[in-house]
Amino acid sequence: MRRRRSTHETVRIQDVARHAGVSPMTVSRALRQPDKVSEAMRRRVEEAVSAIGYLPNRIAGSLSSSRSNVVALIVPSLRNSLFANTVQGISDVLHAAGHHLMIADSGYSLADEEAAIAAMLQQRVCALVLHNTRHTARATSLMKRAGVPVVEIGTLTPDAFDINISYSNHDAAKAMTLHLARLGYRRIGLVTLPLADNDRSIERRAGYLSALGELGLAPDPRLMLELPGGIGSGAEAVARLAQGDPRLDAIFFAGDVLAIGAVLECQRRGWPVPGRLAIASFDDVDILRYMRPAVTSVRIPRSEIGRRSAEILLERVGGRAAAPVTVDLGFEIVQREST
Amino acid sequence: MRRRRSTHETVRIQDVARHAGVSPMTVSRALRQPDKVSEAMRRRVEEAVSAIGYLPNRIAGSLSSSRSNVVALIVPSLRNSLFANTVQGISDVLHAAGHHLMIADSGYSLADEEAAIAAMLQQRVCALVLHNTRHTARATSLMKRAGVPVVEIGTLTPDAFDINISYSNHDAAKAMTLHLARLGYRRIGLVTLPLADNDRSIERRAGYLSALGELGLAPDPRLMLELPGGIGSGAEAVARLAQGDPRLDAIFFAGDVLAIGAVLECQRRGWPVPGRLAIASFDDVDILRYMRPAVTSVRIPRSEIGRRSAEILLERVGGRAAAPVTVDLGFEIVQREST
DNA sequence: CCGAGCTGTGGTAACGCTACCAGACCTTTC
DNA sequence: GAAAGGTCTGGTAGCGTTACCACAGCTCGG
Repeated sequence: MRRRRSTHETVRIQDVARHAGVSPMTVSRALRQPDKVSEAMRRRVEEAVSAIGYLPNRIAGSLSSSRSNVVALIVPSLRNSLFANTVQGISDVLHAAGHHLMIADSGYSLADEEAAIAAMLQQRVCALVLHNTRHTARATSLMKRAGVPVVEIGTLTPDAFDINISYSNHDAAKAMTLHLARLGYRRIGLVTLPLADNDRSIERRAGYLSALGELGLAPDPRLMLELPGGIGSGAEAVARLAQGDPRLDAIFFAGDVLAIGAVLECQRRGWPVPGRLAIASFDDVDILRYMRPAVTSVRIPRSEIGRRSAEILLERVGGRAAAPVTVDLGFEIVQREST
Repeated sequence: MRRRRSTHETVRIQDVARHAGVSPMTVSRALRQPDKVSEAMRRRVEEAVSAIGYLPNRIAGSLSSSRSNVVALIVPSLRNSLFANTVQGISDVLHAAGHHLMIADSGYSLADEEAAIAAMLQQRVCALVLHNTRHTARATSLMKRAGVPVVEIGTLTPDAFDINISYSNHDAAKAMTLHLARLGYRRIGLVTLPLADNDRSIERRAGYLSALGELGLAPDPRLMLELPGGIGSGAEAVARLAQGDPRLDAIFFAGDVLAIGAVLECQRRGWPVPGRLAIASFDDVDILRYMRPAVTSVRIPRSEIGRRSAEILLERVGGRAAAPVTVDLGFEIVQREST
């Protein structure tokens, strides 16, 4: 039977074979395992390939070999530039190994994450990288059944599904809170992103509370705020927290670019930072170092997380050991002028 | 012949068919064209699917139907958050249509872009989105032969390959330069990202020069700088340009976050902005609006570019008209305190 | 100088799905 | 009441590649 849906006639491996006067099998080998064919053959095939402009069909290859060279990455949002470093790290390593990256976002929703996981598994990706560590039951079951390696990178968790490469959001937030206390601040506010479906935010708040407990300070709801990301939110947080408790002496912004907005808001109000209010941030984005005052922050090895994830995945896909792995890449408190 | 490479036995459409007591063809139809089967059949198949946990294999589907639901996107860098909005825009629209996104970066190199294009075409993506408008000869030939729709989104160009959805970098840079002149500035510096392999930077400089010509101002090499992106570069630019020409009264930063660094550097030096030096930026990132002084900028419809690209691609993939298309989504000068 | 052990090549049968056609069954029409 | 048409289902033959085996030709040791 003949069927032709496209007007473009594709060049198949069969065509290369005919042109070179060999079998398709030999062409396939010459391209994928050059050391398995004679030198002369390799050259002959290469010439035929470029003569007729052959581009191997990886769809067919994947189907036949049951091996894919595509890794799926699912992040809460593509807009967030924090993930950008991780994405670049993953991409760099994958690219060097001849693999590719398929990206989807879950929009900070577990239901959407489940849908994305299902979609990616339908594409038969060879591995999954997830930013979340919480998943719906069906998502977990899907992944289990698919049997592909899964890396979770958003935070360290004791209940990792398979491979877990990250840092502890809990410990990082706790460390920063303790750091602020050590500097003498006592009324420390906390601003997080929305907690719903977001294990990182939840962990960070837990870390903050744990630090307060250790310090013998009572948590105060008036000092804790949950706001969507964005610079505007940072400004808003300053207003609301300061009004809620006039003795407020520091705010720890545990997410996104909130702290930037806060510093700018203080400038606008003429409040000296840290004289009137100390400000600390999470995720050491470039600009914090350049601001005036330069902003204290927790530095997360975003890029390294991406690179290591890809490396470990590639090992797994390559058929190496299949034991669960946890890698703690740590964090670092960067003390600057704002605290 | 039996072959089993994975230890995970996959569930095939055949299994669903057996379980539901129908033919594989009917299962296939029930899943993809529910209106082509009876209501009772649809339900029966759905039950079988969830009973045995069937996840369609899109690899096999694509091979069989010669149709892919994956779109490739190639950007210069994944790190740059400017692209993030575009990526999100594309992703949103594709997702709603059941398509997926494969992403690669060219590292600002035409050679790498060519390699990425080849790799994506091997994956038999159904369409290509490129940020560049310049390509190697082989890249162009590859795309021509592949016959898939291609959208270029980096800038408007008269030599678009196929579909071109963007804004004019030339006109935007020219407009901002004229705007600065209209405000009274006469010694206007220009800072761009490296010009090599970067058509956007080249266009922006051309636009700047064109504006100077129209104004009867002579271009001065001491006023033009080419720097890598980053906040640090912005600070460096202030130092170098001011030293090169003490009469410098404005700088147009035609790329990235350079302007932010410049404003912060002026704060550090105690230079009033715009009193001592006016500063204008390209790409209206959130923070510019919140800075003190708020920074004048060119606003580019990044997200809209992504959305429209995806929409037009989907139309094409769906089999609609195949005429080259150009869409100018324009830009906007946002005047603020810094100029 | 013959069989064992390489190396290099080719033939065949999948991989899991869908396009296409055929045909069973039911409704409509004159 | 039979032909014409519609709706629904199934069988067959690929899609373009690769895994597996077979085997030809050659080298080498006893």
